[in-house]
Amino acid sequence: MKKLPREFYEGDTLDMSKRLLGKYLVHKDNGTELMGRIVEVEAYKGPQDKAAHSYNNKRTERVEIMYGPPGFAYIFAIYGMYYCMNIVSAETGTPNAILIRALEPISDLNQLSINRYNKPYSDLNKRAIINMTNGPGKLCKAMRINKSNYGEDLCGDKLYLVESRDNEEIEICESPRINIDYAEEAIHYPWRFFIKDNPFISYPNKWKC
DNA sequence: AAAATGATCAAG
DNA sequence: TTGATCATTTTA
Repeated sequence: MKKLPREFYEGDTLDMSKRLLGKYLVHKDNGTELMGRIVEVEAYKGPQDKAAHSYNNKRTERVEIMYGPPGFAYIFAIYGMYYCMNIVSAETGTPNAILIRALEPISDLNQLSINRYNKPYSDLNKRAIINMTNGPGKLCKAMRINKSNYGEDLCGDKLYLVESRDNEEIEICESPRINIDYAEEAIHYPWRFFIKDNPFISYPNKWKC
């Protein structure tokens, strides 16, 4: 499995969002390898995008990493108890990032389950399996991604992406983004992308492809 | 439908 | 310093 190079993260953020689908996110954590397949993302294009934390080139300590080169992790805390993981995109100086909204759990399934629910995978019912990583906060919990991963270089050995399976055909759907009611005209931008019919996306019944 | 929960931000 | 907000999840 080939780790994605820096060039993968460069260029147009919407293009990259679609490129991300089907790739594998890997977290080497405590001697275990945690892995999930990316099935849903959202693009945030700072300067022009009222939904983005970096809208209008807003520059705070939290978003600082978005102003650096692409291919780094932007992690933020939300609602007191959850984390969300984004991948910095575009080029240095352009504060764009892509939120990872859902994963298909791949491995180590038992460790993912323990991280998420504190019980073994074999104890999970069908519903718990579906709910394991089908949201941005859920997947961070299962993958043990938190503030300590802020600013991680995805071209390093700790947190990174690997290539999709060869010859894989996926159909990409798009929709407006989730939970950005404050974003005025940006509410309607179709910048959420997901793999058609994948069972692990969030809100599977809300938008048809 | 609504609570839980605390980091982050902008105002003052 | 403080009060409001929030790219969510859970439970009911």
